[in-house]
Amino acid sequence: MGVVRTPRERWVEQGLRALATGGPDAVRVEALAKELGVTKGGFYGAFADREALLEAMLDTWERESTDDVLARVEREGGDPASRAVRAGVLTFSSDRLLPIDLAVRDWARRDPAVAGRLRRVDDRRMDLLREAIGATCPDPDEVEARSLIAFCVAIGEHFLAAGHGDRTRAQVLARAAELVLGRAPRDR
Amino acid sequence: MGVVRTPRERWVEQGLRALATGGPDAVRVEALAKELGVTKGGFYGAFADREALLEAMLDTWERESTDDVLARVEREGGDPASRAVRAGVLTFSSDRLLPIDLAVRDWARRDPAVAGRLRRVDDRRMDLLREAIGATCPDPDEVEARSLIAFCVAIGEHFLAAGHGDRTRAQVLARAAELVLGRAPRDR
DNA sequence: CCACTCGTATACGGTTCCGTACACAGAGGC
DNA sequence: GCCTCTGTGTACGGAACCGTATACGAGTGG
Repeated sequence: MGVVRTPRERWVEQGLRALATGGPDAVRVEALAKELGVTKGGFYGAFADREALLEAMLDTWERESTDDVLARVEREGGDPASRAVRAGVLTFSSDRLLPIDLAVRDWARRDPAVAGRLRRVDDRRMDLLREAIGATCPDPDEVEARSLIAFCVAIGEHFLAAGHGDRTRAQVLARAAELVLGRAPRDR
Repeated sequence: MGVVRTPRERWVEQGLRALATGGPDAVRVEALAKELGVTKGGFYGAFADREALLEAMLDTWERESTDDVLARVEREGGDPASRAVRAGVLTFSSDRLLPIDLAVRDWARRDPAVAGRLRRVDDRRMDLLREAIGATCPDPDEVEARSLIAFCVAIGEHFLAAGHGDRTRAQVLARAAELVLGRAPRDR
């Protein structure tokens, strides 16, 4: 077979970059081609149409956000709380994954299929949180409530524009983490 | 002067509807005209261009989200906590304002001018939260942290797809509100 | 060295937009 | 009734895209 010059993967990669910075509407075949330094000529050999690219993008996002992250977390081990924090850091402190995640969240509000994928991803993340918080909190209802709060703060923080006077966002977040997760500020 | 047939306001209204359901990219002059049952002929008499419509839309959103809501809240009175809750209900339980708010939040991630407007709006909302939570919590750092958490939950909840097993989202949120705001579940 | 494969460039038809130009019609004011 | 003002319909030029068709060209396997 001939050498693969612009494989599916590169289109997906560039598509995710466009999604992260401009939302789903910014994922345009001709624009991606220009960014990759080629024309759209070869695109339709790798994908049936634009929709197929969006599907493939969501596939890799879903895998990277769940399997890949969880595999790293499990490999590194630790108690439930530090595993959950590690997973959060891996996805929400990633210059790559975070903007994609936020874009997918907004996308999911309009596209039921995307909402279904996001639901699968979020359910696995919530499991981690339940496990972490459940290790120190006996009341299952409170575990669920605290997990929801923690998740909402991790996400909502990026959609909030308010300032905090003299304090930095990071400082306020550190205090918030103490309140939600339990006692001591574990790390970062 | 002649009777106003399709005034600026109607274009703005329809534009906000499009923004709420499809994001800024869905605000298209010709599409709005079709939805209004006219052609775009008269649009460019009321607005210089599409950008001017977007500005006008943000103007009314900002006014409705702050002045209008706060005016109603102040008129109805009550203690700081119930005023904050009332303001939250007025904006985040509104079929009209909520979807626009969420769309603006995602928009703000890409457009600095929109981010500036959102910052002004969110700052005023945070002031309400600080006042409400400060009434029962003495530590200013904790007040700031709890206010941030409350705001993040109010917003983030709508960007979260996870389920809660047997519980409903409303049940978990009720418990979360108790945890964040203090003790008793005040209302709704 | 000759097919054959596979990504590529180029060209084309169709659609959806934006913004402009211009002529038309109907509701006041006089 | 006449004039003007203003929102409207229609038409046009240009741009950005999608998806298809087709020919080129550089590797690869025989």
